[in-house]
Amino acid sequence: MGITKTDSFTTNQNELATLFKALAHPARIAIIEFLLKNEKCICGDIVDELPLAQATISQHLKELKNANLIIGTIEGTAICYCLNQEVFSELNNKINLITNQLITKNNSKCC
Amino acid sequence: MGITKTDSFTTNQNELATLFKALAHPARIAIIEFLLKNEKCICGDIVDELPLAQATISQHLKELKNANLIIGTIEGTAICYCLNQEVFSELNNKINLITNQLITKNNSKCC
DNA sequence: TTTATATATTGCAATATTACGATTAATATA
DNA sequence: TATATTAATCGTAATATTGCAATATATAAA
Repeated sequence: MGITKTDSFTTNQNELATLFKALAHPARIAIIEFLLKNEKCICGDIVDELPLAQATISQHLKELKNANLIIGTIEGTAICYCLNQEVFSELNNKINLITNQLITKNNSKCC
Repeated sequence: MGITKTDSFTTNQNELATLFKALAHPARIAIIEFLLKNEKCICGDIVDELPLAQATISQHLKELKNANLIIGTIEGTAICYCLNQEVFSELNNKINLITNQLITKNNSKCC
């Protein structure tokens, strides 16, 4: 049906999937890399950097904001975006946990 | 247009986004967690575990396989799936890199 | 060989995503 | 106040994803 059966899964599973979904587009990865490299993080700079229309960039920024991966601060007529270290750290921890479990259990793997 | 402008981004950006996309569904997170917990990793067990039709599970497994996140081994009439430690480790490293960069640069953040 | 079991594939309907032009909203400046 | 600048929102077209019933495929067992 093209709709996800959210009710069938745990909150944790849904939240993790939502985070991954926000990261699941090369433009959004590019935005994150841009924000990593640049101290100044004005929205217009991202529009200049990427070959996408302003409306499209704005939409991608909105998704990153919804996932709480970035934070926007109004600076006069411009908006300054930056990465939310806390959420990236949490995501990092979760993936670390999975990977470490995987490495530890490696001996009992069946294929 | 609903199609991603893949050509506009680097190989690394596209590959990372593809990995995240494969992880961007609660059912696929649930499958990964199931494979983490269970030594036996028969496809049928996953179908019993999750409230989705067999065809749907099969589709999700296919996406995880395409992303190389899981490996399937034929065992008679059944198929034994397990997580691909190598790819999880690579993903873990990439996210570690981003997070560490973020923590280090924290002093120069603009918002 | 027939039958049962396990998984993949196909076809389709419902919904979501991506992209952009046009417009709107809000602030700064002349 | 009028105008320019910056970013968000709206509307729409094209494409992708999710989910399932039905069917196909492949192997094991009788």
